[in-house]
Amino acid sequence: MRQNISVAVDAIVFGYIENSLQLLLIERLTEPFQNCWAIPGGFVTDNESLEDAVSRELKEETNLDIHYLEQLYTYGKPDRDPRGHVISIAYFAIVKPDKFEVKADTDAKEAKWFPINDLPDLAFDHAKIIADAKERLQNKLSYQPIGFELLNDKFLFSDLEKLYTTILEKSIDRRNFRKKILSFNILEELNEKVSEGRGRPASLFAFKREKYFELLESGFVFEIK
Amino acid sequence: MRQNISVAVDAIVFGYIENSLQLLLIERLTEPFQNCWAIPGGFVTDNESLEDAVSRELKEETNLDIHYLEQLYTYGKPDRDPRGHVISIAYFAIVKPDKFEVKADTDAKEAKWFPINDLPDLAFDHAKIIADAKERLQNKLSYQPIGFELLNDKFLFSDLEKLYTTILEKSIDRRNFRKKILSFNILEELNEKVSEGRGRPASLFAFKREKYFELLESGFVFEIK
DNA sequence: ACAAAAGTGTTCGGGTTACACCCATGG
DNA sequence: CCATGGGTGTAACCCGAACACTTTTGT
Repeated sequence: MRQNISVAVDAIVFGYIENSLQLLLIERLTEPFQNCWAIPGGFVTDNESLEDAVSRELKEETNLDIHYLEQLYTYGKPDRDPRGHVISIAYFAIVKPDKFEVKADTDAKEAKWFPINDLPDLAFDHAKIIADAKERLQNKLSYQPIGFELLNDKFLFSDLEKLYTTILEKSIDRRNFRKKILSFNILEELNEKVSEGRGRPASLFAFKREKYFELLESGFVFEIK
Repeated sequence: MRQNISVAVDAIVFGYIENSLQLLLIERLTEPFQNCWAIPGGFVTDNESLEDAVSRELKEETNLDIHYLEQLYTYGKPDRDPRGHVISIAYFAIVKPDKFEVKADTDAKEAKWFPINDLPDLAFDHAKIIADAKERLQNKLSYQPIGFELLNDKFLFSDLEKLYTTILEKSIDRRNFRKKILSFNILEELNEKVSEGRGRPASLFAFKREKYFELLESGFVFEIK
């Protein structure tokens, strides 16, 4: 068996900052698609697991701390890469706002955050991959407490609310939303208030991850319509 | 870039017959795992898309007509295949009962249906892959009209009901289930009755696929709790 | 005192759930 | 006439949706 197929991984890295969903892209230094923006990724090394390959590439290219990672989809059309038959396993990743700085990268490519609704032209089939990832994120918000991964450990209820309205691109009722989320009993209200310039100071909340997993065991279903 | 990684596809093929969920397996003739049962699959050919590879392998090994196919997950642990680093893109497939006969296969391996709850020992990490596929099927039943893909084009309401109870492994209320499904308006009641030995004859139904897609466009959501 | 954001309770309606009897046929 | 599976309606309850005013702070 001698295949002429290469295996790559790519990561769609989401971040949420200043009430805006951002995507991490790198600028390509070499052909093909030189000077084009692309999602970070690279070839898998022999005897390396796919997850390890993603982590390694992200480390090399962006030096970011990833807080959430899951497999998205595998793209394998033979013509998706002009260099030959390259299949790519795409991963869906999230970075917390307080780890946002893109540090010096050893591969010397430029890495930069872009608002999801204002992306540059993209290399390969990356526009399609990003569209798939965005859809996945929107779906996951409804049936998995993944919004908390996009926020810092301590957050305001209004942050969570804005996150949902921003990413789902629709308005929600503040009272019903708060009631629903609080009824799940997966948030802890901290004894800390934050005053954001003007307006009444607000409570900080934290996601009780262990409590969530405990509830999952007993049949709990997270769902926000 | 010279990788020593091979790319394979595997298909988890589900069928539903005699009120039982079945899985198609093939017997391996060669090492590794000689004489073990495994899910059908094989290596991807250069310049062949992943879907084409699945179709080709299924044709070669089982000669079955596939009615539904979607990508499941990609398995890439370096030690999952004793021959070396093989990543496998697993697909989730469904065969209709009236296409059930496993015809003569050109690869001369034996292909056979097994009840999902009575599987033989399996090669590689196939037990895990099958578990993932079963979970996917169970989830999909709730939010996608995929049960109809497992039945013949004409089916009894009781068939559909038994399918749900069998696969979800829980009982459902017959009246509420019927009301719910009929309210979707995606079934056509045919003017044909079937008498199954004893008991009152029952109506045949058909899934109105076009109507379903039409409804989808206008925001319809299929959901069975 | 006014602007800005946080926090909170009630009502209404629709959908889900629970539940039991009659019907049509074959043996 | 009896066994078997098919077919049907209603009432209670719960949850989601709609909706507006008060509180606390900074300026």
